[in-house]
Amino acid sequence: MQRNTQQRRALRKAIRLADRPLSPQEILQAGRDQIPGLGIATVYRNIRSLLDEGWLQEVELPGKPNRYELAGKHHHHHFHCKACDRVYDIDNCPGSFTDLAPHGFQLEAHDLILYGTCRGCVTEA
Amino acid sequence: MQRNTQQRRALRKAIRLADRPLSPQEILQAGRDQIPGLGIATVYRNIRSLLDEGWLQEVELPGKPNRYELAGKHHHHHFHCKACDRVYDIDNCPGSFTDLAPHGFQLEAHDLILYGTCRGCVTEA
DNA sequence: GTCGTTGCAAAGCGTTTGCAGCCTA
DNA sequence: TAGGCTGCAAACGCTTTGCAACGAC
Repeated sequence: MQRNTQQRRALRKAIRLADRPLSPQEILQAGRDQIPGLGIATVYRNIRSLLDEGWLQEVELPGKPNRYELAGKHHHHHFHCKACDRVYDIDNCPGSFTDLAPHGFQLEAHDLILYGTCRGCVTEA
Repeated sequence: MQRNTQQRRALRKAIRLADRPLSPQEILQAGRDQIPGLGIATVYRNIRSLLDEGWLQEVELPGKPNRYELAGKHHHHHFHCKACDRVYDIDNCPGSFTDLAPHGFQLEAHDLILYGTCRGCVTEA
């Protein structure tokens, strides 16, 4: 029996209002705007339960803490800014990569990550 | 001035003989076959120096420990078999993804990972 | 002999877990 | 009131770093 605590409400709101995938630390900071005493453990516990619930989606980046965004989005990929470490959604996907897989290999999924500098950091430089 | 220690020689040999990218722990185990007292810190320190040296290349997999393989290969990507957890090289790259980046974003690099089942695991099933 | 390198142990860092008290239903 | 949930702090697993001893040159 799951309870609708103010912490969970605050975290849901923070993620819903974000325009990009957030890291646990970013979620913590956003949550603390509403609940100053919010603990990091609560963030992690809620991330897990929201994932199990299917409300949240994991964005895995090599060598970086995971990011999380609302589930149910259209198939898309991500842009990782090396300067500010933020992650942005990329709307379209170049398509299928079935012909890339070696002969006899069964392709089930793919992941594409772009690296560079986001607009904000480009103009700052 | 870099020294050619038996540890470094053993690690180089282990990586050179491997037919796939190795994790630090795998490198440690392989190295201990030759030098039983080998420490994990030495493995990490040598991984770093071999990377700086350009002899070693990092293979980053989301949600997995990094792996390392001999550098100098042509630009390529990887196929990760979900069944046996092995990683395979993919020879060709679909090309540039510059048009995918949002307007104003500066694209510098990309990473493409294919997931599925390798030939060996397909025939086994 | 120098000083780069090593092994050990401790420290970081992000994440998870144990626990006593809190608060939602 | 019951028991899921919270904050704190300690525990984790992996990687990095401090340090005294070692060994390549």
